[in-house]
Amino acid sequence: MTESDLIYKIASLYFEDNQTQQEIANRMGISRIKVSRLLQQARTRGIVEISLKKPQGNFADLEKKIAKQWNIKEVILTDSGADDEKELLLQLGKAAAEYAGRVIGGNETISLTWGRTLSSFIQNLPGMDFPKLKIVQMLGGLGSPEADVHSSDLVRRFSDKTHGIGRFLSAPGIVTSLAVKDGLLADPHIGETLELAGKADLAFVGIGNPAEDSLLMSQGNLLSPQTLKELKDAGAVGDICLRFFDEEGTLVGHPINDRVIGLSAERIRNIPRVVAVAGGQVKKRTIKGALNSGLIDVLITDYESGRMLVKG
Amino acid sequence: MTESDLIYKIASLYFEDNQTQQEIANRMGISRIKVSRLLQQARTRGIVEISLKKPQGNFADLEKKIAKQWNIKEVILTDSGADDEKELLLQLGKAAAEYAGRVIGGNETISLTWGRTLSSFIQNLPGMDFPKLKIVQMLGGLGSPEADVHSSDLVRRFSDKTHGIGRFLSAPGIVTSLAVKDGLLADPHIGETLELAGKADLAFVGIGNPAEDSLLMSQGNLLSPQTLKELKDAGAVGDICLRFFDEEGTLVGHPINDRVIGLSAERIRNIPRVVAVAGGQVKKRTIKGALNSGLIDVLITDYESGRMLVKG
DNA sequence: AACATTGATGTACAAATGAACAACGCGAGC
DNA sequence: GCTCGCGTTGTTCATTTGTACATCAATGTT
Repeated sequence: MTESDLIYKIASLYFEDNQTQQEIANRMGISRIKVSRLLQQARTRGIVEISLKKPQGNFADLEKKIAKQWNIKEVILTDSGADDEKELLLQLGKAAAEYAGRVIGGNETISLTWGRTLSSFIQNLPGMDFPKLKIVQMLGGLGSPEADVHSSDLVRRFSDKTHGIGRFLSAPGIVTSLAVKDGLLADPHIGETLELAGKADLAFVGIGNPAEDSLLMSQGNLLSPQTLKELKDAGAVGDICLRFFDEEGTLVGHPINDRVIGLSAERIRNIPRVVAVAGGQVKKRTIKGALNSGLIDVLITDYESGRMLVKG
Repeated sequence: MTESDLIYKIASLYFEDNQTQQEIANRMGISRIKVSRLLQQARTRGIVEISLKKPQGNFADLEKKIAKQWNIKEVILTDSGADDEKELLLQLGKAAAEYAGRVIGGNETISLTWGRTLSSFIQNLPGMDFPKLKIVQMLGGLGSPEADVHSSDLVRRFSDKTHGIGRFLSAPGIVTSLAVKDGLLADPHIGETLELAGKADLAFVGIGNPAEDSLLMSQGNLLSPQTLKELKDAGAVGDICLRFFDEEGTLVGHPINDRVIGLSAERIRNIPRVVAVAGGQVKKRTIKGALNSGLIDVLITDYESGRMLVKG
């Protein structure tokens, strides 16, 4: 009986008969630690092989590859084949909602930004009954308050669905000057809400992109064309919570930073689980920048976008 | 993402990336215990499959089957294809020697019976240096003391090879009457040695069979043809340490039991690891009886004998 | 409607496992 | 012949894992 035979014997008892290493050791008359070491050898020698059967239409491998490459917690890719924007938004929203169902336990504090994707997310959120859940607006209001992409609207709908407590940021997202901003931050309500948002366990954020046709530009000139151009000239490819970054993920220095009422990039990074939901319409470079920025921990996007990320 | 997808993802992180369940739990935002349970599901659902690659010419499966069927610790089968008796003895001896090399640590007490198979075993025993090893004769001498199958000779050779301490039983294996036996057992030397033999950690024993051409009959009429016939009539198919059993493993009641100087069946059973080495010439029923008797913990035999055991 | 039952979940605990460490024997090389 | 390093072994300890138990919600039953 060669050593391989012994290893096989032990591997068989361990993996097929589910005996413990100690039991095998007693049976075979060797020490428990030796069994442990022989089992390790069984793997390195290829005597034992563990294979996984991937479920049909599953992107786990690509997801893992992206997650590894950017060292984030997880990537979730939605089914490709969403032809129109609407379908895509629906898929992303559902995926994000499902994810939320998985990670929300009931005692968390959750921060939200704004946008169409998050709106779809909340639309698809299953009903819950978590009275202790806190939902916090991490970015001031943008555009008309009636719009259902408005940050405060999202917070309200989220807390309605979950029966949680909503905390609103009664301030515009972009103000006209640093002085105004400082004034608003001095307001206890606003200051405390932002404080709370920064201490969230979880945040759902969209990824914006600085383009003429973006939501940011359409909703009543939140951003002047001039500012947009400056940002783009500075390399900005996207934003999270109105914190703009370039393709390398470096934050873009621009005076607008002083006019945004919302969580700072640093405090966003401190949130243990920042989930970015974005895809399709957002350019490849936008997502890449977001990944590079280190702002996000989980990325939910569509398969096509995922493919592009690792391709080039 | 279905539940299967999540399970696959987790299984992939666990088995391919060797992450701990806790790490996966943190990453995926679920509890550790849930990861554990999903991994169990991965097995039952067949998402993870563990397969063993059996080394060439390996009887592990049959060995395990026999070991299970008779609930003993281990079975070791030697290569078949031993045409002549000599070759078979050599193979059995080597296998037993290899086994001894595996289980002997150096501080054990080892008991021995006698026979050609054990002689071959000791012949093939690798040299060791275990000064604390104790080798004890568990059965009185049978046949001429010069013969190399004589129990005391085996003990001497074993202790020579291992540099251990030999304990000899200075008495014949079979005496003429119970009175003589009692007299001998009263001898402190003999009594203590048997005592020690019974406390052994390990015993190597042959399996005898009651036949006219057996060693037992050839060595100067140890057993009278009359006694042999009586034993066979009582159903005896074999013996270990001159304790005869029938095919069902039940010990045969016969006056000879009172004339044997050797460890009792009960005390043999108490030895945690009794290794029986026998094959080929011994009949199928003999080995079966030995297995049924509960006297042995490990069986070393040839492949053919092994096959016969499970066949019918 | 009250109640039992099932299934899912987390907690606390015990068992099982792996890793670091030290002791030892062995052989190569000086 | 001696020493140095390599590999092997067992011990101890911390980590990892599975199990038993309690809780709770959801569902069906009387």
